[in-house]
Amino acid sequence: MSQTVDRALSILPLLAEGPADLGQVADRLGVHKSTALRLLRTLHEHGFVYRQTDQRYRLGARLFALAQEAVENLDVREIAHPHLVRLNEECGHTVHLAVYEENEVLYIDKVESRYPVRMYSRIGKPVAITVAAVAKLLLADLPEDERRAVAEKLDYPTYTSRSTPNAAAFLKELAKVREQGWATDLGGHEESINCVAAPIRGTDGRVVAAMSVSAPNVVVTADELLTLLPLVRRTADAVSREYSGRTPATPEQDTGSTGT
Amino acid sequence: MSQTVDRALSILPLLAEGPADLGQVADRLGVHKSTALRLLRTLHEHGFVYRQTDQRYRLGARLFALAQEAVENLDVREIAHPHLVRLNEECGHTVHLAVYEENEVLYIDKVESRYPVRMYSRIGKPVAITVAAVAKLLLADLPEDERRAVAEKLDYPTYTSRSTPNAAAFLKELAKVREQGWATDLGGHEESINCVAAPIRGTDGRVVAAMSVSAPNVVVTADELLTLLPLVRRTADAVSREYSGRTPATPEQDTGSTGT
DNA sequence: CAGTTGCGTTGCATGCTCTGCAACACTCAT
DNA sequence: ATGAGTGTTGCAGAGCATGCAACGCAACTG
Repeated sequence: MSQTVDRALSILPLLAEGPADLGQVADRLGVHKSTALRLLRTLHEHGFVYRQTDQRYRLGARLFALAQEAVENLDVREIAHPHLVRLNEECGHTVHLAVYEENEVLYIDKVESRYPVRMYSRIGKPVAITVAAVAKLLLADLPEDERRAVAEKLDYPTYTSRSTPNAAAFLKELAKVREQGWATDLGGHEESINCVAAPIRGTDGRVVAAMSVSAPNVVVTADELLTLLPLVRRTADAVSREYSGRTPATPEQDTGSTGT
Repeated sequence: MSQTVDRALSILPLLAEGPADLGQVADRLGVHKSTALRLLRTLHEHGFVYRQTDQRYRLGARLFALAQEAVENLDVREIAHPHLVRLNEECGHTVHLAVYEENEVLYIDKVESRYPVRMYSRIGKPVAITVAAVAKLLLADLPEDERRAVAEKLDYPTYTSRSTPNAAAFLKELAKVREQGWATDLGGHEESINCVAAPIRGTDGRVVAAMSVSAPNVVVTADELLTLLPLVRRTADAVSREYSGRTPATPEQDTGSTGT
């Protein structure tokens, strides 16, 4: 819609592949060197690109700062975080929080047993959308037509023999997940890793996020992990209540409606 | 330099503070709504902003993905090299930079000693992992289970009488290194060569590389070499800061912990 | 229910601002 | 020294962004 901005923004993914000099940037953009220079300068002033000592351009620190701020400003994340920590303390395994956005599912928080807090580096990484338990929950809640559109547009990489093979199988799985209100990934992404997940819902009942517990086979079997399901669901429900109620300082004590 | 791009980029920090609707964005930019709309659309096409269900704009997923890629492409060596050179100029000894990768520790950079007697090492060559100071730092930062797995899998060649004899001794040493934040190798690899090392850490605090100063006994005693420790640590910290994204032009902030 | 207010959206004419060119400055290697 | 390869600057022309005003739409409100 805006040519200049369009070109400027196209520089960033280009630099994400690795440092590049002025000529390379100009070539890949299909513009004159001087044009590329102006764009890079503007990006530089805003800290989005950084000029290293050999004069080549790199992505700048501002990007990290922004990504970090953005992640910290997510309401769900803020509300959910203490719950994730508590869940981690109770079961000891890795706990993830993820949201859906524009055909992607992203981890926005993570608690590992050995790294108590902030592993920002991994947060923000797109999830293996066709197999991850959290992805199933988030996609299963999309409107029917959109869900099908997305499912048909996806690639279905064969991570393992248990990976979702195609759109049909995926849609069937999503229907099941939608029905039962929770999801699993049993070795679909990495052979030895299992995962159970539960949805976090907003006031209108729509799934705004999903949380999961992951553990390798060598620690607990899939069956043992499944015994954690009630705990995961209770935690997710607690987050849902707090998120819907908007009562950050007033923990609600009411109903233990663990649902079906 | 480029007005349009300048305005578009100004939107991002603005959205980092929290979601905003079209009117707010236009106001804060000082432009007409329609102008803000075009800019936001362009940002949206590139995935830098996301439109939530209430039509307000948020920072988008692409930012996270970019930040993620940028982190992975950060070239430690490129950033560290000038620091290594300076360190070498100040102390005169051989300076190494090493990273851990797939059960191996590799030298990825080296600045030769100015003294005639040099130790043998080669960039890209695996380090004597059970004794080298840099290896201790890199392994000490691994997750506990992985650390133990690696330690148990290793061979413990007796290079000298002071070489690490077995996995138990190695793990004990790693614990100590992890605790104190630096490491030494006093004649563990070659009888007459000593070595002090300090870690380089990324934004998340994990050790991404380690650097060391090595010198033979005939030039300086082990005790003399140890007096260089503060200098090595300061240098490593400087690299960590720059690697983490702080601009190198930033006015110096006193670490205060400088002995001599 | 009609009127009203507030929002996002669209087409269009104006002219600002971005563009490509060409010449210059600079470093490095021959 | 001379050349090739960079990054940089000034300039004129026009492409493209801009603001305006009108429209569609939803949510309030009397």
